[in-house]
Amino acid sequence: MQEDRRLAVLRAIVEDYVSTEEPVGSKALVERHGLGVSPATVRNDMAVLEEEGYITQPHTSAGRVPTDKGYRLFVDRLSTVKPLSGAERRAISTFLDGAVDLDDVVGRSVRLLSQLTRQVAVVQYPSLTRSTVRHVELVALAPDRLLVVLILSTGGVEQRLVDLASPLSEDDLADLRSRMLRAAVGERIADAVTALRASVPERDGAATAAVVETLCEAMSDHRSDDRVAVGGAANLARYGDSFDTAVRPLLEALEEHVVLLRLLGEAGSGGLVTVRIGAEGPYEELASTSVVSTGYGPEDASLASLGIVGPTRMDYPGTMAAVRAVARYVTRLLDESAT
Amino acid sequence: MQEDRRLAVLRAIVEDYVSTEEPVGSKALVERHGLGVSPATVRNDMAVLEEEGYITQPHTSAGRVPTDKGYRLFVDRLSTVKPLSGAERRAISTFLDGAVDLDDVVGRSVRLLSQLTRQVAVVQYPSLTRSTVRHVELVALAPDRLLVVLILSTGGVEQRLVDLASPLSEDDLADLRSRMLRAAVGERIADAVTALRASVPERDGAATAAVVETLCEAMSDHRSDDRVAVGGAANLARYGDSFDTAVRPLLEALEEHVVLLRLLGEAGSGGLVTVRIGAEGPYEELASTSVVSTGYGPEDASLASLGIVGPTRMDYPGTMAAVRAVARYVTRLLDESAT
DNA sequence: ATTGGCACTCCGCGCGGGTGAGTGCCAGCC
DNA sequence: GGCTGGCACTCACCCGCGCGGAGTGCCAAT
Repeated sequence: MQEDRRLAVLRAIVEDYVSTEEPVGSKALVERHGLGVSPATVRNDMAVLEEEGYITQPHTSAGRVPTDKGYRLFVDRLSTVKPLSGAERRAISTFLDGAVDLDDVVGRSVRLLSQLTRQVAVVQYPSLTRSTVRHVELVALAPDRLLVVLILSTGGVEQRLVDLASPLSEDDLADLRSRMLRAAVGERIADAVTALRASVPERDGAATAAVVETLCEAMSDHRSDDRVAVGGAANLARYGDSFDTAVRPLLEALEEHVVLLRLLGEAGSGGLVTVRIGAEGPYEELASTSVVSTGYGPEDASLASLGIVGPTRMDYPGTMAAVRAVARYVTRLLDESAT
Repeated sequence: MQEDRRLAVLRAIVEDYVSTEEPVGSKALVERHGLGVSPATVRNDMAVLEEEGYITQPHTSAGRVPTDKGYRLFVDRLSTVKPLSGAERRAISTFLDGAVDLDDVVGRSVRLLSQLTRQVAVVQYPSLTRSTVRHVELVALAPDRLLVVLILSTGGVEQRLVDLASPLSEDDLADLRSRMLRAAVGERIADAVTALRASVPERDGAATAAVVETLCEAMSDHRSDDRVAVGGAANLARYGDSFDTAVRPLLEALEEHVVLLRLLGEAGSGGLVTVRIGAEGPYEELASTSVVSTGYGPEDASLASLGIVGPTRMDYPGTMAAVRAVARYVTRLLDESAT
């Protein structure tokens, strides 16, 4: 079946090109991979593959290079999952197990991911929709000045200053505090917001309303936390060629966290790893970079994304395996710490 | 006086080389700067300057380029302070005034600084030795599990989980809380630590000791907060040449925050801006980069450093002015918010 | 359908001469 | 003594050239 062999040829081209970084020719191809045919046959296949848009030659009569479309086919149908080595698995657990809080988990993940893949890693902080309110505290700094502290089950803390129009007495304060605790503690953020708003009777003064409002605001802020962590920018140095077309725009993108979030995109949940190749992404300037990402976080809702950004010419199977493994491990960590 | 003219020539060489990025020759020098002498005279001066080690020629019979020593002399004796433009001043205030908390101030500063100087900016988070304890809260999550929350005057929050060997009763807890509040609130961190330790009578159980110890730990952690923020890495793209010798090691350094802290070094306080040129710095790999930094923070103690990292070939007067201006403004901001 | 053979096409590289910017030095001048 | 104009010299850079080689496309043979 020539169709099968053509695909084998494409796979071989992708693999060779990724490892050698040079256009691959028919002769080298039959030598390095055990396809039992002659170079001439491979040349015919390559002609067809080129006509179909899977490969190109940078100059007439040079070797072939995969196109975005070629990589796409490779990723979708030709790549076999490359299991991580034992050392890599061990690295993941030892590296991540020492994490003490959410910031630390994210920080370690991003470093780990960039080292495993030797690419630029991006990890979105989990949006904490699932986190619950652990405690609310009101501290009177002055009769008309309150510090509102919100502590969440994930360990996150938000705090706000409230200047009151009219002072609150100690009793009022204690009352308000206990009402708020009753309404919010143990609830998810979204529920807590509605419960809190409902718990403030109309007759109460503007002061308590302001406090509640501030608290709700703090919750929403925390929820829409769309921060990202970036790591491994030094890996960009390996790009070598194509500085202006590839490295510069990527460096710029890495500082725009909004751009990064859009790059990570709506990540596939579960074990699904999303691969966006070259021009498939939302930014023209990043036409020669690919994004490998996935969602992570507790099962019932995919909370955040993590992934890597690299040249279209990358080791997709290995990268995908690393991204998936890290996402799984982090998810497990978060699940455990939530208990 | 030929000595004066020689220095004028050096200054002209530095200025020209910084702006054109090309070795500068005698003819171009007399044309662009109004030194009223002939190229031949300048050549003689250049020969002397070269002999003294202030300039070199990259190849025989090419123009001259300043050496590190040349830049040093330029910075120390030849550069005149270049005042910021009105637009730049305005940019600083509008950019920084919107900041809401410490994180935001640092984040904005680093972006502002990188845009003003078009270099990579580094801002160290203030170590909060001067900050005082605003509140301490103990939350019983379970009879034998406590959440300890520490809130500081700067708005920083630290929290720790404590697993108790033996459960604490509600009364014990309330007692402990009030004792701790009395001992710590309003104190500086260093004082609070000693006061807290003193406030725990020997007779108390291991449980309370553990709580106090955790709290003290949290304070120390917060104090030795040696985080840094980095921004403007995209400006590295302008390096163009010398990728491997300059950009790669710098990219690597930018991820090692410890390295960055050492680079910023013990910054001159007050209006003093420290300039470290090329090999003067502590890292060999960064021999072709300079660091312009200064301390910032409330007057009585220079709390943290900020600065920029860039090629030795940079606009020192402009950069130094920008660094100083930002440091001043940030200091003022912090002073105000501390009241 | 596959294969060996063959002519062809460019890329990359090393070579050589011409060009020009810049220097060093020297003799003359103030 | 210091400054200046003149002059020969030196390289880096650029351009064109020829060559070798890897790789291709096509064709005839199996």
